[in-house]
Amino acid sequence: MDDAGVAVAEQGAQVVARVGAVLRVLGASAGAPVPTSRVAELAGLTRPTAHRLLAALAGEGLVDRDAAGGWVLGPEAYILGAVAAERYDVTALAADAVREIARATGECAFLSARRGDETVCLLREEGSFPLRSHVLYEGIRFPLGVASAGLAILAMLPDAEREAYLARADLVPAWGPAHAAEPLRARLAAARATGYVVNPGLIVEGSWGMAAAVFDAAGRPAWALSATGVESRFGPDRRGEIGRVLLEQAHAVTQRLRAR
Amino acid sequence: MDDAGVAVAEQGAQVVARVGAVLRVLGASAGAPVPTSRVAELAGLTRPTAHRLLAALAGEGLVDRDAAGGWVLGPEAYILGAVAAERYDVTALAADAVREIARATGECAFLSARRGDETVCLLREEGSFPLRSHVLYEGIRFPLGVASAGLAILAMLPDAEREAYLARADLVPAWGPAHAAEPLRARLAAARATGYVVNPGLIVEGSWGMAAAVFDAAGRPAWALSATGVESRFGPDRRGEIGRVLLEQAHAVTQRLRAR
DNA sequence: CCCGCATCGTCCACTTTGTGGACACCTTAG
DNA sequence: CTAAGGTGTCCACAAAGTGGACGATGCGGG
Repeated sequence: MDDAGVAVAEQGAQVVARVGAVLRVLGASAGAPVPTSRVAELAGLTRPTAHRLLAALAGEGLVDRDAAGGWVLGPEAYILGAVAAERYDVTALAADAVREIARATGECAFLSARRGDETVCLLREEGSFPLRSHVLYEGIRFPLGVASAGLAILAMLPDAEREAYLARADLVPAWGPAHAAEPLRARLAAARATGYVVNPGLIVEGSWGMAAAVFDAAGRPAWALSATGVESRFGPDRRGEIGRVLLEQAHAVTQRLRAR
Repeated sequence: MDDAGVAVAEQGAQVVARVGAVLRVLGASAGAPVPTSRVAELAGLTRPTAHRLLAALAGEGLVDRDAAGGWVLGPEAYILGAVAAERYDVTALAADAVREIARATGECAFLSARRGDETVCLLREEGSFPLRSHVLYEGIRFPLGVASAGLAILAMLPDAEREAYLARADLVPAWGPAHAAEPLRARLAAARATGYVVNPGLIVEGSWGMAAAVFDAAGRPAWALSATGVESRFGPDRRGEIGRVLLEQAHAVTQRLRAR
């Protein structure tokens, strides 16, 4: 998976696409410093190019280096984000829903947002149960259809949009045969039937997840609430209970968004 | 003031500098949509170039357009900022200080951060007094030395750094003769004597401001708390009282930062 | 209703700018 | 002391960005 990009760019500005890829790499590291060569690798660039872009971005304050020379997002990124938050922040409206899911289920709970063909994890709340999955953390990205949040959102998209995505995305090379179009379609259909989705350890063996979609004011699935934990905590009995909690909280957040 | 940039770039990546300028323009608009031609003007670019960059940035999700075609910062900017916030966010530590200043003085209170040769307003809290200054709002930028926050930070910089800035900055064309090096030095010296700075309506006639610097763990002035209002509320008597409140709160925030 | 006037989006020849293979350097590991 | 893996920099090459010019669009006034 050399270019984890959202596949856009087209004509006009190749550099901008590369800058976007670099920034996304740093964003997905959850604030941990990333060495130059790894940025290059993850962004699909040669090392000199990555280095030049990073140095230029550092001049703008969009990235910064820690003492060891690793790259992190910079103060300017924070400032821009603070302004953009007025328009896009949902964590304030969803924070207590995530907390309630963690409390009621004992598992780790998350809020993720759709971003193009990916989902991004925005909030994480630890559950009380001592065995916890650390597959998800703030900033990490998955393609739609991978991880329970992306499954929940994909399931609730209009049929045409969902099929268009399934046609252009090929998840098998990076995520294995369980993410081929057919088994995916089956999982999505099941999700539409119950309202919530179950990811039975498809990313990491034994790490299960469940999610329910949150809808924007236009009725489109734009976020998802999810819970993850070890397989033994997701037996048929508890699945119903966790699903109920997820749906309830997802509905509450959707209502709050509509009221805003 | 065609290029409000922080003056960096140098060799290596001209496009990155331009991207930075474009993003800064949108950040400084406080979330209000900016038309293409105005972005071009403020970023010092030709309109086709600005348009191409904006379109490419939109492809990355870093900018977005509202219904009327104006440009705003996009969802990706918010997401990156949320990750960067873990490292750079101070608003959580300073929010109650800003609130306390607004409460105790009745004026509008602000937190600003230093960003290179500029300050950026991060927090605004309305005061109770009905005549309020709207010169400052979240996202707006001023060069160091302009507006009370930038004066407070500049005053507390090490002598060599302050003089180097005064030597390279020329504030007179954009901000008038009151911002020439000499009167500025006098204001800064007065600020060092009292600990807080007074801006007697130098940006907008009749809009006064006062500020005190907040220091980072290394003892460098990196933020400022300020209050603004109409001239009549800044008589000699009240100046002492407002200055006291500002210093007290600035000290409290500095302590909290050190403890972090 | 029609005609300026102001914005906007797009095209394409020109050339500035970014590119990346190659090299030198530094630190750490064996 | 040498090998290995990381980093920063150079520069010939050409690909990519640039912006003047044009046509489309939308608004307001005559």
